[in-house]
Amino acid sequence: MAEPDAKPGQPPADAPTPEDHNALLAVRRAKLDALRADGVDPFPPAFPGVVPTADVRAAHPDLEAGAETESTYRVAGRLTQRRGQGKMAFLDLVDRSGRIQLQARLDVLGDEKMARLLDQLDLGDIIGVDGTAFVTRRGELSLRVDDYAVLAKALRPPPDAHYGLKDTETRFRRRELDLLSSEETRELFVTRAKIVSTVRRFLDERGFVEVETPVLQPLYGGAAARPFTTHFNALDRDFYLRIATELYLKRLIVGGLERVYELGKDFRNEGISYKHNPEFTMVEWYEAYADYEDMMARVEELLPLVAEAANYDGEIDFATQPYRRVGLIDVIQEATGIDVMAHPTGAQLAQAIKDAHIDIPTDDLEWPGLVDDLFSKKVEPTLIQPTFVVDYPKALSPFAKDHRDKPGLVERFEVFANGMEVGNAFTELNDPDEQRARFDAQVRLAEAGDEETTPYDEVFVQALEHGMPPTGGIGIGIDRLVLLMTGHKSIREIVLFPAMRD
RNA sequence: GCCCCUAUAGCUCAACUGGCAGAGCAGCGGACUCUUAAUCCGAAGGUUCUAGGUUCGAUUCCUAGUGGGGGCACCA
Repeated sequence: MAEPDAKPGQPPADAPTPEDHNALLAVRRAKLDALRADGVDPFPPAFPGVVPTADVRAAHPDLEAGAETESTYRVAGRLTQRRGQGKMAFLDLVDRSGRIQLQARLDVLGDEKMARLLDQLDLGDIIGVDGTAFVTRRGELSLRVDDYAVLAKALRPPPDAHYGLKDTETRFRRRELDLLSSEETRELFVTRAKIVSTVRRFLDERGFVEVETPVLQPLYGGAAARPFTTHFNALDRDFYLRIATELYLKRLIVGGLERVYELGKDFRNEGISYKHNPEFTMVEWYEAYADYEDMMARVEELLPLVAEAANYDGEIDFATQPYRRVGLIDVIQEATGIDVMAHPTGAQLAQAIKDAHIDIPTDDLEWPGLVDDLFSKKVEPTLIQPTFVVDYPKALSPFAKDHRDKPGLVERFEVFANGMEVGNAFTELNDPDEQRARFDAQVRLAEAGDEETTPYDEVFVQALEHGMPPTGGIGIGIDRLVLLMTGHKSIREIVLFPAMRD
């Protein structure tokens, strides 16, 4: 892409670029000037009373070919195709609800308006139309243009009407072009919105309070990840963009809100891949007097609703319940033959992995890392149908409560589908002394060189000292959920403007 | 951070072993009052991502850089 050089936030340098001389742009500029010379405002402020083109179709479901009506409609949208007939032309108008064919006739519009429509307007222009519904001889419901208005002149050509925009770089950098040329892309992001609103409605209907906690935090926490750092000038202090909402939300549970959720962006300063965007959307909710079993029940209730909202039609069965539940230790042993609890140190487990001839690197890894690797490389990809993997080793989970029956484990589950983690939940740790000990353990890991520990958060511990009821909590990655429900593989496809190098 | 692939007209893509860079669509001029990837005639349209190098000659080969894609590493 040869774009003019521009510093961020500043207009391009004023030197002419090759693009300035592009004949295609010059032609559109000339048409813009011609419109103005004719007294036509190419960018009028409004066009009231527009109805979706889908309404026109809905009102005339069964007209026969050649049928005429008296019904008039005001529609607006982008011109996408033109099939000229000299004194009569067909044009396609696309709005959010779909496409409708327009018929422009010299005998209806008269010389001036007909000429303006065909000569001064281009594909990509946005127009408003007052038209009369009829059905062509070939049977297509269309609007005969009685009058029209230029609503916005397009000074750059749209992507090819038939081939569309294929170049992935342009599709992601210039998502507006992807959207305007692809109904499929428009539908995808409408589906994403439906998924989000379904999650919100689900929680709202069950008495959860939607809250907003700080994105800019003096101390980050609630997950294992490197944060983005920024500087707060007024306080002359570095702040972090949140990596999770967990700790603030639990303080609200301490405060007595009992059921809270937050749906918003988290930021993790990590690599970009098909399943990771550095800023991503997460919903976390916390529920007093509940535990991780209750969270599983919530997930089993939510996923079918989301699948329905997204019109999911893939291989995964969200309806059949309960979902499979399997212990982390058990599922690793199933897949690899290794009982990780029987090899309680990093060295022992590394030896067991080598003895079993499993091809994952074991150098420089402590026990928790090895367990995580075994699971994520050997087990996770096999979890296609919805599965709760339950009861994690304590060392991997600084905010989860000790398992009521199984020593060394905590009450935690992650829910998987299509080989991908979708959510992570605990019976929340509410014993302040134990929480303090967990933080201390994290600090020791950090001192040993681990860059992704959770920093000690005394304010959070003191909040727990005021008493947090038994609480179940969960975080669900909205982007992962959208991938799952839409059948896409790459997070870049389902995020409007994915992170790109500048 | 490492490895592989990739960048050609507004869009989608060609170009053999190194020999004048092509097509479809869009755009431009023209014909056409029921087309729908409209059709027909005509004329245009290029810093082949950038900077070097090899060569009589580079879109093609080499080196470096930049963007993008994939993989690994990292990571949920």
